Amino acid sequence: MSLNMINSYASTAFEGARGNGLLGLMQEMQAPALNFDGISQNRGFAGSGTEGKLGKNKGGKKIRKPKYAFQTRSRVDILDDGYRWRKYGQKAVKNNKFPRSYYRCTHQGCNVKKQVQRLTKDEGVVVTTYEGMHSHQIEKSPDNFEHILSQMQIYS
DNA sequence: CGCGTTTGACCGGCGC
DNA sequence: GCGCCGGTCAAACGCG
Repeated sequence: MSLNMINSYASTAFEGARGNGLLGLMQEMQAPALNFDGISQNRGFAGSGTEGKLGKNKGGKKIRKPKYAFQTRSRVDILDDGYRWRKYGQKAVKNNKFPRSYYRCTHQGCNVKKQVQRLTKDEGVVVTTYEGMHSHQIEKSPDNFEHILSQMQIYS
């Protein structure tokens, strides 16, 4: 996938998002829970994955798995955030005519996962869910990154 | 020639 | 105990 594929605009409905660079936005993303209006068809956002099981852990230790979601408005679901992703699966979702794509960061030792889903209700809405944190640097040049940011128009 | 996508099969969990 | 469901693996193919 080429990085230039990003089309002209993408609007992010993310509260607290400012023109501070997407990096800062990523940091803001660490809020535990995000609120959506239309997305809750799954059994909640506590999913499976990297560390710990969902729900309760024996011993009374509750480990919640960080899972951060973005709702973006874009014509294309390929939203390049600066990392290299390798697709490892694609599954159809119930109540949704569009399939969901599963991606994984290809960097060594980086187990960050990401999944992209499009809403049936609004074709233009794309939900991107990140899981885990990157321990390495972005492969892309930040300049290009900012350019991408400029393409994203924040509205709230 | 290397890497990423594709697609069906497989697996584990949960519900009935 | 069985079947469904969501998620992941893995082989093959295509592209740069």
